[in-house]
Amino acid sequence: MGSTTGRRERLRAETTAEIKKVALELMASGGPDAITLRAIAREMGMTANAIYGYFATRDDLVTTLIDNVYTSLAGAVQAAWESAPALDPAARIQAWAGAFRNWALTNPEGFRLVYGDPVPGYRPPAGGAAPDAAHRVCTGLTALAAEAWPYAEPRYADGDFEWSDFDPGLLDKVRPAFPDLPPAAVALALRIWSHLHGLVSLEIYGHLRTQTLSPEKLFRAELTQLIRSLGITAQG
Amino acid sequence: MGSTTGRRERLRAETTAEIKKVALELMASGGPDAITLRAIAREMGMTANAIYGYFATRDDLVTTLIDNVYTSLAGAVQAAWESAPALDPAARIQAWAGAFRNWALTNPEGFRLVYGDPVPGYRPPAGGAAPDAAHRVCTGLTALAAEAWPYAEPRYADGDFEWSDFDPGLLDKVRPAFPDLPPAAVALALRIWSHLHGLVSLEIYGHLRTQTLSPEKLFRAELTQLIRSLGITAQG
DNA sequence: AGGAAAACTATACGGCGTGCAGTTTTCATA
DNA sequence: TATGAAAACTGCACGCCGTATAGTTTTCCT
Repeated sequence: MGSTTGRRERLRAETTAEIKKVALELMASGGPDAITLRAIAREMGMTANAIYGYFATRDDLVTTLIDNVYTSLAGAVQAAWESAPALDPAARIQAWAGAFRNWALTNPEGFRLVYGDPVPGYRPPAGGAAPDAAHRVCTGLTALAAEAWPYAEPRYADGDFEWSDFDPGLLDKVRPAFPDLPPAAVALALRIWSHLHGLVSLEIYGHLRTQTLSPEKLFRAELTQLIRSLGITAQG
Repeated sequence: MGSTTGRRERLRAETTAEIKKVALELMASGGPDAITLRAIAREMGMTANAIYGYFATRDDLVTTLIDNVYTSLAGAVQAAWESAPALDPAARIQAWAGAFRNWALTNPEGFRLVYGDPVPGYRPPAGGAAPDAAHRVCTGLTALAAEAWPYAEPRYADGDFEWSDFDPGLLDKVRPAFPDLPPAAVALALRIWSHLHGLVSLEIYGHLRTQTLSPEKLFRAELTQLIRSLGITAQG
């Protein structure tokens, strides 16, 4: 009885998963714009309208994809961070940042989906997994900042940041994990993030191509300088 | 005779200008996705196909708009730079960066058009005014870096950058203007740009909203830290 | 005045998201 | 096990889009 009840649900879950899988494949081969309900349905041998049984609207589907992709990014950088030696801030930063750039280069469409203007007219909803993943990313960076803070504090302790300057949802994740960290360190983490994001974003969108022929060298220089600017002297 | 010859050309130029104007208005009110030939034609009381007499394709029109908008951005930051005191690197940087962020906040759709993925399926062409404007932006930043270089050199002179690491078209503009500048300074300028771009891009696309409630404070902190990291001690 | 060229319209095709009505399949219950 | 509701799905339609082709009107040079 319970098994027959579960059958429809199982089929439903499988179909949902297939829709998402096909959508990601379409995105990988044709960019975010290739995510169309009709193309997905064509690929699956269905009618476009059948998808409305699983996602209320195309933007709903895109939101789900963003959530998935963003979560995968957050997992990738977190895994890189964890696999680096714990007491070596420079190595941690390099691992984290390298994983971020590698993920973006491996998955440029995913990067565009998450950080760009993924689909015509799409506007991100308020809640969902994406802000969560963003918080995970930022929390990971805060971990980097926390490990570097003993070195960096004298240089960054100024700046009149207060807890009220940050999103409460982010602080809920950050403050329990790093109780001793001041607001300035969270600001530092955000700024480190923006540095990495800026460079990778320019590279992914091709705006660096008209300037430099070796974005990787630029990225490495950025990391070197970042680590030095944090006052980290140990070798990673 | 010459005047009658010029008449059609004048009308043509006016129509071309109106198409661009209407397109920019549509973009300002409805985002880059609102730039559709049919909407423009509707607004102008024409048929959509009439536009094909002025632009070979929709992407051609978008390219022209990007060129215009990018050029306006380049002009805005350059004007800000020029209006700041010449011997005060900190003030110059603050003026330039502030103008960049202000332009982006005032004209977010333009920012998306220039730095994002402006229109479904659009791929930027190789040449045109956009790379020129990008070079102007980078040259402006190189001017900042050049003014700061006397302070910054000891910290940034390392990094094994060579002239071959950069785009020749960019160097053609940069090297004549700053003959004594080493490649490391150009790399520094690019990195400064990526910092500013990263922060502003996150803010424009709303990815900062899930983290901080005061992006401006973050931006100011970034500038303060940037100026300090360049070794500039004078007050601007 | 006449003819070429330019500007523009009309029509059509295929693609898109999506609403609505109808049909088939699935499954709990009487 | 027959039945009726709910779920899954199809078909059709509408209005949007870019754009190709063909035909029409306007403009200008000779």
